[in-house]
Amino acid sequence: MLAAAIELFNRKGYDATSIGDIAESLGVTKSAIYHHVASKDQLLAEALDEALVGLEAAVRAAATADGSAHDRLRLVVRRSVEVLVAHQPAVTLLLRVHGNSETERSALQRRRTIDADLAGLVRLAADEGVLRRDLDPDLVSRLLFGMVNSLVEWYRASGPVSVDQLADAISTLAFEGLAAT
Amino acid sequence: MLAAAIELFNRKGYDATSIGDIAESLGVTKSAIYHHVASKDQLLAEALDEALVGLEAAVRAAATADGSAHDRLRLVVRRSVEVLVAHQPAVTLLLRVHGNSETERSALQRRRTIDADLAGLVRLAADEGVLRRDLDPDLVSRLLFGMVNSLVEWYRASGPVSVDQLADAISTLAFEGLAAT
DNA sequence: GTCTATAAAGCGATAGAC
DNA sequence: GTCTATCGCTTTATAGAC
Repeated sequence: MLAAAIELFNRKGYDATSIGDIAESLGVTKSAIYHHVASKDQLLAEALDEALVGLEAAVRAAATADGSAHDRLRLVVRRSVEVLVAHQPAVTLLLRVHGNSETERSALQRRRTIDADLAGLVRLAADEGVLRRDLDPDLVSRLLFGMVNSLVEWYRASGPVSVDQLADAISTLAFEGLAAT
Repeated sequence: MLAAAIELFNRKGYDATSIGDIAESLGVTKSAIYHHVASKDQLLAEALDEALVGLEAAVRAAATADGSAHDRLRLVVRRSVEVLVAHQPAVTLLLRVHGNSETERSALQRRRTIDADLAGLVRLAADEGVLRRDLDPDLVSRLLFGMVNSLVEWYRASGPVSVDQLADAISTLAFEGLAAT
């Protein structure tokens, strides 16, 4: 039921999706839905939590890993791509949330903490001297994870590009650049 | 009135924004809105058209410019950033549209044409041999313009980063990469 | 656990006065 | 060009039967 709700929230938007739509997609009536969840908002909250738990784990794994900040930055990019693909519907929903309710604001707050941790890791890698010095770390963090997050809008796990190939391409583009060597 | 509508559509979402919300933000009643536009959908259509006209012009300028495909690719990245900032509210709305009505599907079709033109330009630059050969041009196009488009979620023209600095940072990151030389 | 029926509220849009 | 008032419809959510 949660999967059906997330799919509809992503396809039509949260507000444009009615409980009746979710019920219809499952072949039941609205009342059957309300037997399992207290409100439409609770369905959103559970979906956002799934995405946040995954992303928080990816950042924590990179923060506690051995190696240089540079290595850990490359690791968190890869782990983020993996979480994004493994929980694509939930993460897509999270990235489209804009603080329109208490549930959404709470999710946004957790997301801001993740973003701050990511920016901190970029700053550490820059301090190691392994990243070019003419780019502001905070700006780099926004662009880098903006690129990663944009995956949700087009990537399909069933398509021709594997998750590994995808993570490799993003790492190559971001760290080595497009220019031929 | 269009500006007020776009601002609310972006902040609360199109479906969560009522004509009453727009009227209230302008200090008038719903009926006053309907004197100027036939429907809520028409407000959306006008906003999406503003964004599409700007982006189409950016792509056309790069397509008809002199120079190598590589130079024209760098130009279209810059022009896209400029349009995105100059028409940020309208472009933000465009990037959040998902084909939920005939108006949205029509806008998505125009956007797909723009994306195809951008991918074609990346392919031309790759054929020139100036881009590395181990990355698929279509994948590069999605990642590159995914990064550019992600600007709408955080960039503020009133902030510390100028449009020129922003376009420079994106070009540097994308073409030369993050790694120190 | 699912159903029918319905309450209570909000929505887009229109009619008609000023 | 803006107002009040209202129509017709959809929405979230609940009550109570099976």
